[in-house]
Amino acid sequence: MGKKGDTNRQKIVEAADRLFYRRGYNQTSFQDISDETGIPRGNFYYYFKTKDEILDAVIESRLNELVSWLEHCDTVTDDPREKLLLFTDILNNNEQDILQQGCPIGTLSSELAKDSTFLQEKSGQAFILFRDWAKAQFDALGIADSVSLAMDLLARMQGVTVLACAFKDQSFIRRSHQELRDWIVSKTMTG
Amino acid sequence: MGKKGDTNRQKIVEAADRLFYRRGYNQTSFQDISDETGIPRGNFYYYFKTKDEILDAVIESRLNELVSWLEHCDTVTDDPREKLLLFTDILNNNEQDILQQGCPIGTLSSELAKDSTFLQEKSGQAFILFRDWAKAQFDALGIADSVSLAMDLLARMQGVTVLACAFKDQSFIRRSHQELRDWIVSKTMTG
DNA sequence: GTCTATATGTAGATAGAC
DNA sequence: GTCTATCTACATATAGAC
Repeated sequence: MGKKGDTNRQKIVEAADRLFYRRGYNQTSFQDISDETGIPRGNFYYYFKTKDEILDAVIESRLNELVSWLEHCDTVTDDPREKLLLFTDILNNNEQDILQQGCPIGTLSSELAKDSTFLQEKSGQAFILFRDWAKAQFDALGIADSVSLAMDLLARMQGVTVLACAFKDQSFIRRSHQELRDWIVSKTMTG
Repeated sequence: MGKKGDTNRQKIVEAADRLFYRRGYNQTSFQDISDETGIPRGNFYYYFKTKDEILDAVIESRLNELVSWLEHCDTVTDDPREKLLLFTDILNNNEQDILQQGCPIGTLSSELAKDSTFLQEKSGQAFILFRDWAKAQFDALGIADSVSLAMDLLARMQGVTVLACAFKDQSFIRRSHQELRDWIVSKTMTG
């Protein structure tokens, strides 16, 4: 693949990523992506055979970003508890996006649950990455039921985003963020 | 309105209700509703001017059902704690639907967050009804921070449905159901 | 009130010139 | 590799016969 080709492909994926989050997958048309990138619709088919393939590339890209983020967390601190707290900070760091569109992983998964089974499973990989990473932190602290705790943490985060977005309630995000931090501290108390 | 007219209108709303839940609002076509009801597409416009009006009627219908359900709960028991526990039982009573499509309120709200602002707000009325009802139960028990507790309860329920649906994990629903019951009992302990 | 035929727009996808 | 023109299918919506 040449450099220019990669750039155009990248531009399509990046625009699609944003649009799929803001408007949903089904509600985003090729025209929308074309308008955003300036690349004509017909050109998309040089890189992707179908719209699903664009989504596939978007999911792949999100998974890569997620892996990078998790790796980054591992360099910031060695304390597993601190790592878990960093995870909850996602709520604060993405407050506006969450209020307007919800969680990119959760909303995509919910949307795909209604039509595609294969791509829903693939988008769910992001949840699996988060869960296993969180589980690893609980394990590192020698805490029992680490998988359950990891699932509970993910579920709480999801619940907060869904409600915050439905109510457009910023203060609910902030309060919940603090409560999740307290919850993590209480669960990781070793003594 | 004549009887026959009401019946057809009702049939449209009921079919749309089911289809909007199973396939999403945007992914459901007039043809789908026509196939399900046997009523020709063109007839829809006798009752509804636009597709949005059908959605509006569906939301209205869901709100009415919800009010009936809340009123029903109030007749089952006088104990506010028991009422809150009945609320969590929704998870058990709708296990299969939740695993496959998630929460009808939550997924619709998330979907509408991406295109309609007005109808999202309207669909959010269901959350408000649940919240205020739950708040009333905490109030009746003389518990402080009743609004926050009600929001937390709703958020937890949502989080469980999103994760359970993403992972297709039945046991997670059941475990979470029990944990939510324990949480309610602990929060409503008076003494 | 009901239903058919059709208008009108736009979706995803293709063919082929450059 | 890039872009234009176009195809086919299907969406919502309308007009008007019955």
